[in-house]
Amino acid sequence: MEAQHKRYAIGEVSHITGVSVHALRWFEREGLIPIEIPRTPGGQRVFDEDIVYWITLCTSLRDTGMPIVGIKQFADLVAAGPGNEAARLALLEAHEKAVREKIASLEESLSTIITKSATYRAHVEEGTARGVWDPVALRAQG
Amino acid sequence: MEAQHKRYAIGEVSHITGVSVHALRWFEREGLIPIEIPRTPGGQRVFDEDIVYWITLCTSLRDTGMPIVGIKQFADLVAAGPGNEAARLALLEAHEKAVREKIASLEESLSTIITKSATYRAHVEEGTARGVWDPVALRAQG
DNA sequence: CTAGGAGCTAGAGTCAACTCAAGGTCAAGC
DNA sequence: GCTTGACCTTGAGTTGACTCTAGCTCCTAG
Repeated sequence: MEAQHKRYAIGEVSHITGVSVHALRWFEREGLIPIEIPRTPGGQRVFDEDIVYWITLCTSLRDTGMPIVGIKQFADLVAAGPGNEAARLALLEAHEKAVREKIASLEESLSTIITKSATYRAHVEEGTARGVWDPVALRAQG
Repeated sequence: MEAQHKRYAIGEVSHITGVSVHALRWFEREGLIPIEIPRTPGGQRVFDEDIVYWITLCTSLRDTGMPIVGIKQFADLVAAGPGNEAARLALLEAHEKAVREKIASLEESLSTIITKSATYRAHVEEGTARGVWDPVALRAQG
């Protein structure tokens, strides 16, 4: 009893991963997929679960702000075969750090925005105008 | 005793806000600044603390992913003068929600990445290979 | 066996958000 | 009053990441 590996056409993979068909082909052209995607005799791509998982991982990297060249570096390490796992780990850990920093920075920017909207909320709910930006007043100052 | 308002040249504003001089001029051209920036008789821009604060707020919005057109909408409301504070508040609150969702989504993607790097860490530290991607094995499957 | 939706390639086009270039002008210190 | 670094405008160029086009071929359901 051999393990059956499910195969997917590009449209299915697009549906599963949320990556457009065009983008999937472009990912391959750019070297983001560490193996050559197998083809049918007619030339159509055949994806398996491992490639789909890889693409999912790529989208996590991409969605967290890793540039395509960064993903390509990772793909190149994987394509080079076993032996460089420490380098792959270093790359992922560096990115993890970058993502945590990005989240922290988003939270900081968010608090600036919250401060401002609190001012507006006070104005709208209570009718006060303190701290609310008024371009006319500003022009008068200038 | 009148309040003194500090004035800044564009280079200082760039230094304070981290926005390049080119970008500051471009912000103005795109209508992101709700007032006309005052000029010296010679035509050079003179920024005051309110404009600097506005630019800071803009960068918080931009850094949290608000597109320039969104910031322009906000600037247009402010430029229209008092009376539309509820609309400004709605815009900010919608963006706050979007940022919180973005943070949540980043955290989800981060956990996918952490799962993968944990696999590599186990491999690197313990010498196991379970779950580690190997393009040769994949090719053999194909 | 055929219709038509899904796939194929190579290369051009798009979009946001700057960034730079050319060819000047302004202003603060010596 | 001159030098020099900062500033000015308009418009073109860049970058990253797709997205679309043209003109095909494939393949599966009826």
